[in-house]
This record gives sequence, structure tokens and C-alpha cells, in this order.
Amino acid sequence: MDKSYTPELFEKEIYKTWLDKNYFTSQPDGREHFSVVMPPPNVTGKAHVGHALNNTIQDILVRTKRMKGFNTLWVPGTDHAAIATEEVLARSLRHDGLKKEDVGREKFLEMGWEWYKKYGNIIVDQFKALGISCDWSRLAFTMDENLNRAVKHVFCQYFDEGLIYKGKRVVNYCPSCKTTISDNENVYIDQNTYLWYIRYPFADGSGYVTVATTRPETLFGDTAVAVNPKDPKYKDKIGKELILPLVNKKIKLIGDDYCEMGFGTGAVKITPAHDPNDYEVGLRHNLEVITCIDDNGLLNENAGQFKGVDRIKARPQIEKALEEGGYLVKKEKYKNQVGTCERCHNFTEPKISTQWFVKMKDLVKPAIEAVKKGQLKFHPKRYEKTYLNWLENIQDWCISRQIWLGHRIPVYTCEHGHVFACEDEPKACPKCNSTALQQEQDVLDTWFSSALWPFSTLGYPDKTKDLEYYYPTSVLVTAYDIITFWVSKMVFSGLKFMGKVPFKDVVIHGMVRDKNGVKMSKHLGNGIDPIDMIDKYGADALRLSLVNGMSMGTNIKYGEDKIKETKIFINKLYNASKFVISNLKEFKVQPLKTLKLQEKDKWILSELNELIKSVDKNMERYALGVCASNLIEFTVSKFCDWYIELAKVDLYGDDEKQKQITQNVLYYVFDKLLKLFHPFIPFVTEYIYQNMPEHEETIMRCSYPEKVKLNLSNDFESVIALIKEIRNAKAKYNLPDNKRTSLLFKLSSNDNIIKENLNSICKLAFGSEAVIVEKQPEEKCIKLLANDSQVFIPLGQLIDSEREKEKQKQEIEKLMFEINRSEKMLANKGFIEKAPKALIENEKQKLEKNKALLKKIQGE
RNA sequence: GGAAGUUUAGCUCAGCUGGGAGAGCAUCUGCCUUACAAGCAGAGGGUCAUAGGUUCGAGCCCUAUAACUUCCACCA
Repeated sequence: MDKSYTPELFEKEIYKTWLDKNYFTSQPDGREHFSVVMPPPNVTGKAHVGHALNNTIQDILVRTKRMKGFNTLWVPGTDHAAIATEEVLARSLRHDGLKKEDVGREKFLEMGWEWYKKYGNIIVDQFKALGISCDWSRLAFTMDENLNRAVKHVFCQYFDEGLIYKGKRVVNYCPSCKTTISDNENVYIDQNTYLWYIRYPFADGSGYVTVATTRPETLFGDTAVAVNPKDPKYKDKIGKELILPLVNKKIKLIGDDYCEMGFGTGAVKITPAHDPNDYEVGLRHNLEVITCIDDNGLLNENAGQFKGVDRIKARPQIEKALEEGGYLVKKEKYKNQVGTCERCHNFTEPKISTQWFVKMKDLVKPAIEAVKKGQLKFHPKRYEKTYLNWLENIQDWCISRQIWLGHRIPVYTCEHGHVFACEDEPKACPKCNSTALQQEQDVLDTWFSSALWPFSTLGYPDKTKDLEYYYPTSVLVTAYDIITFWVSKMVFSGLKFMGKVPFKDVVIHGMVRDKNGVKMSKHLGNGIDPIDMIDKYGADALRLSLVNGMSMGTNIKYGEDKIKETKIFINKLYNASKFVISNLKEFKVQPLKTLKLQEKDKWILSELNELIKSVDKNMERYALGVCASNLIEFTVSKFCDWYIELAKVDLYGDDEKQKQITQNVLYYVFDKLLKLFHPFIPFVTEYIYQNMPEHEETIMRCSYPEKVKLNLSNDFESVIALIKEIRNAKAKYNLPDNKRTSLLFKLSSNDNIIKENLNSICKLAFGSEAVIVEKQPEEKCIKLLANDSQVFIPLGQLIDSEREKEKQKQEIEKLMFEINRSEKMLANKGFIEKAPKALIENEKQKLEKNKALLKKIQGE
């Protein structure tokens, strides 16, 4: 083994071996299954730390379950990310002076596939560098042939059941990407703008109404002005006609509750074509819908002289025209939020358009029930609220997108206007047999295919063995930001088409932020590239640093320092392994129960039992952060700090038998520790494991550690406490560690534990020799009490009697404080009556012990 | 406007069903002790945001307040 931990020497090679040996693959068999589907990253994207976290969590769960004997399947996959990819392709065409219409739909789709082929493997390879153990032979892609079949099958079923309809709706439209985008892709940002106050004169010349707007360019689409019907200011004017400025058209003053009294001027212009609320008002009042902004974001013919001007750039011109016409009252600075496209960051426009929708209300009911009945559990539980709140206020789902990449809507219209959905390419209209058919131009929202992920990846719509065996999957791991639009959609889809929830547990983790808590973004340049980190520190350090101390569902502040620190820890584990392995030459494994264990052995084994218990429990509740810190804490503060140091006494000693016992315990504990650690840091643990004596083919397939079933009761803590006390005393008297002094022990006859560990105490407390004495030595010493025995550290000239007295005084004070505390507690009637008996007993014992100690010290 | 979360050592955070405040980093002191100086040993450092309440007992439960963060809805 190398002198120090150098992950780059073995990580790639180990991963290759795992792949070659097919350790990650799974086929249905008679065992209980554990299955997970990976949230598919965008196929053309690059891995970011969020992916690293998400996949590390999944891998830890999967590797643990695999070792526990489950038939474990983890299905990896990628998402076609249509809008993003289409935008990239369109940009490259633009670069060549072309539009996508110039190359045509077919050619454009071909370009898409080429793109997917060229870049699709990048993220997959990056994920592999993380060491994750998914079944790559099942790598799925949301545009795969059979996933396309699943999408069409589901669509047609919805369609035939009347759950899909075509309707008008004001949706967010990105004039730059030239497509409708979902509410989630529409990001509101703060904007410094103006509020324009515009005068709308009454047609009969009896004054005017002033409205305020942030979007004067929509004026050309106004078909009414609304006031609150209870507003005394306008009450009796409702129904009168107004002149629409610049257009010189008559529109009505209407009364509608939508207009809040006292807000702004109390009157609001209504533009049904360009505002969702206004559209609703329009429906109620039967208003005309006039569009004034076209698909390119330019004002159209309804804007008269402004036709062809960009809607934002037109504002100063419109302002000028209003002013000249005497319509502009004033212009005020104003701060508001405005929608932007998540993808291209341009302003989006609310726009009336014809879209396809899925009726959600009934579809969603079982998904709500499933969570309420506990068939599906969120971890942490509070995210149930996010989920339920969304579903209980559900709006119909707009599933059509005006782009070319993606799953094309399988709806056809024949020359006679018959509309039907069809899974396979139809030859003729089922109603009139016409062969002149035309398919819808729009494609489906990417989430439409993602919604089917847990079963489409297992073979749906066919009734496969995989589906029967692995569905429902066991757990879904994802960040909280897509609970609403992904998790919820998978749940209702799973319930609708499979009749069962798609997974039983939803594990929610947080987002990885930079060390100041700011979202990582390309724009700010504060991102951490996981691949760089793997190159620099190794995948294991990256993985453990992400998970250590993490609490599920909360964001992580993360910086390179954390990975650095973690690498240092792994180096320690690595060095411990070097110690263990180098001391296990010519060594035979013997069952623990055949060995005469010493107190120190029982101690470390019982600590190991505690560790296993805790890791099991916390793994069960998905508290991986707690598991990781427990493992690290055991490694450093129990195994390395104490057991290895204690083991040296036997390993470097002359007693062959004792040495063998210690070797066996050392081996046993470290072997189990490696296995417990393996799901977190798979590479080093495999590497070390391969260097351990009597190892199996791979650590991955070893069985997961279980608690030792032996009587391990021990009193070794008192030895540790004594060693600490001696070290502490020496430090207080400025005795440097390299200045060894002899340690004198005045042993009580019933104090075996101290007696048996004299050598260990001496070595670990940096003593030169352990001497047993009959009585307190004449020379000046530091005095320590240990169980029933006493320890003296001779100081010769160094002793400072004032200091000694001070120290004793402190000790007495401390003891009296403790005694006082215990007595007060035990004198409390309420405590005696209501506290658990064990606690009271414990307190009594402490009191007695402290009283005895005090007596002893005072006696001297 | 609706909802959720956070507030514990200088920093990053643990603290599971209420039973003597913890870790890592940083700081200070001493040590190259043959697994590890990417190390070892020791030390200092906290009114658990504030104010009430429940309880024999509160970092933990309840109520209110403050600050910060996030999500959802969206103001013409």
C-alpha cells in the first residue's frame, strides 16, 4: 500500500472492475426487492454538486440494502430537456443565419438526436466517476422508443376518458424561445420600472377615469376598465362608455370584485388577451379578446402606428403619444415583479393561446389520499404539506409546448374535421376512413414523460416481469424544489396507470449552496464543479463531505474546505488500515467467542455494537448525516485514539497469546468498520478491503455488519478516564509529553481493572514506568484518585505546593457543587414522585460516590 | 397575501420519544511517541434569538415577538 491516501491511483480501476463483474445489475428473483429510479438529469447538462448529493444519497441507500441481502435495482436515466436543447440548436442555426423552419421539422429532429448522441454520454460518465452503483445496462432516456410508447399510451387513455381537452388560456409565453412555458419555468424577478397613470375620458365628455398600469403597451388590447361595484367614487358611472386613448374606440366601464377598492386609482384597465386575471374578468363580462402582441414580442396591427415595434421598446413612444394626446396624468417610479424565462432570462408575456390541458381535479384525488393514508411517506414529514397544498389547489395541467423536440402530441385531424388520438401511426380516420390526416404540431411538456418514469423505465405499457417484481419502487430521492411538479405527477400517474403508488418513501434533501449560503450559479461563478473536486480530492471525499452532518431537507452550505477536511479524514482511515494490515501478517481468523477477551476488547466491541445500532436506526429514518458523523466519530475517537494505541501494548509485547487475541479483535472491528463505511466511501473501503487478510471477492457483496452477540459488559471507561486525568494533570503542571515520569500506583485489593491495565495506562499517559507502591511516597507528588486506588506522579523539584493546594481546592469545590446538586434534586418531592426510577437510582448512586470521594480527599 | 424553515461556541452545524450543553474548523499551550505533522496530547470559549407559559425538570413542548431564508400565489 502507498504511504498516504491517493485516490487517483485506484478509483477508476475499481469502478471498472465493478462494472466488468456486473455487480450493479439486477434481475427479478425470489428475494425481497429494493428498487430506486434515478431522477433523470438533463441529458445535455453537466453534473453539478446537486447531482452529486442526490446520487450519493441514493447510492448509500442502495449499497446498504444490497449488502443487507435485498435484490437491489437502481435504474439510471436521462431527460431530454426539450426546451433547453431546442434553444441550443436554434442558436447554432441562427449562427449560420438560419431558422428552424428553414431546415424543417424532420431535419431538425435529426439534429436533436445527433446532439443527444454527442453530448448524452458526458453526464453519464461524470456520474460514473462518483462511484454510483446503478444498473447501467438499463440506462433509460425519456425519448426512448418504449418510453415514447408509454407516453402515447397514457395520452390516449387520458384522451379517450375525456381527461384531455383543448382550451384557451392565458399562459406565459417566451417570445425569445417562442414557446409557452410552465408557471415553474416563469421566474419572477424584481424590476425598477414606472407606473403610468393614464386618463380614459368618458365618451359623453363628462370627465374621465384614471387608471395606472405598468404595461402601457397592452393598452391596445384593452376592452374595458373595471372598478369595484361598491366603490362610491364610481358606483353610479358603471356601464358608461369610455374612449380608449390612442385607439379612439369605445369601451365600457364595468364593475367587478377583481378590482380592489382603494388600491391605486381604484380603476384598472382590462386586457383579456394579455393577463390571466383580466381574461377571467373578460369571461364574466363577455368582453372581446384583442391580442396586440405577436409571437415575436412585437406589437401587431391592433397597435396602429406602433405595429412591428418591440413591446418593451415601444413604451417611450407610447408614453410620448399619450402625453401629446393629453392622456398621460403622470409617471411614477415603481418597483414590481415581472416574469422572466428561466432558460433565456428574457421577459415573458402572458398571452392568450390555444393549448392542451389535462383535467386534474379527479386525477389528483387518489394522490392526496395516498399520502393522507400513509401509503406514501415524506422524509422529513413536513414536505407532505408542500405536496398536499399543491394538489389541493391544483389547476389544470397545460401539457402542450410549441417546439419540435419531444413527444409529439398523438392527436390527428382528418379532412372532415374528425379529431382522434391514436397510439400508433393511424392509416385512416376511424370515423370517415379518410386518409388525409394531420397530426398536431405541438409536443408534450417534458414532465409528461417524467411523470411516468417509475414504471415506463420498467417496461410499461407492456406487462413485464420487471414491473411485476420491482414496482412499486422503494424510495425516491430528490430535492425539495421539484416536489410539486415532479413527485406529485409521478404519484397520480402511478396510481392511475399502475394502481399503486410509485414509491413508498420520498426522501427530500436540500440544495447545495455556496459557503455563504448563496445559490450556486454559472452567472455568479460560485459553483463547485464536482468533477474538478473528484480529480483533486477523490470521489469518496466528495461524497462523504456532502453527506456528513447533513440533515435531510435542509440546505447545505458547502465549500471546498469541507472536501479538503474530509480527505484528511479519509487519509486517517487509510493510515489506520495500514497499521491494522501490517500487524496482521501470519494471522488466522478465530471466532470471537473462542477468545478470552480483555476489558479493552470488550470495550471496543461494545462501542462497535453501539455504532451498528445507531447506524441501523438512523439509516432507517434516512438520517444519513447522523450515520456519517457517527462513523467518523467512532473511527477517530474510539478506534484510532484508543483501541489502536491500546493494541500496540499487546502487539509490540511478548505475550503471543495476548497478541493473537488483540489481532483478532483489531481485525474484527476494522473489517466491520470498513463494511459500515462502504456505502459512503465505496472506493477506499474496497481498496483497503482487498488488502485485508482473508477477504472475499468484493466488499460490495459482503453481508452488512450486525451486532456482536456476546456479553460485553466492561468497566474500561474508568481506565480511559484515569489516563485522561493523568494527561491532564501533567499538562497542568507543565510536564511536556516527552518528559516521561514514573507513575506510582497504590492499588486497592478490589481494583482489578486498574491493576490489569497498568501497562496501557503507563503507555497512553506518557509515563516512563508503572510502579506499584504500598503507601504514599515521601517525595512531592501529584495525587490522583482512580476508582478505589490512587496514582502518584512524582515531580521532584517541580512541585509547587501552592498550586497543588489550589488544585485540591478546585476539586473539592467541584465535588461539593455536584453533591449539592444531587441532594437538591433528591429532596424535590416532585422529582421523587414523577421521575423514572432508573434516573433517581442513578442520581442516588452518584451522590454516594461523590460523598465518598469528598471524604477521601478531605481526609488527606 | 398564504405557508414552511432557520436562530445553539468566533465559523459550519449535530442534539432522535423532555432527564447534567456536543462535534469539526479556527484560537492558545506542549510534543517529530516506529499507522497518520494531512499527525498526537491538553486547554479556553455558549443567558441554546427574546418574552411568557406547561412541567418535579425545557435547547427540545405551547403562545407571542424579532431577524433571516425559502416555497406558493401575485398586486393593476
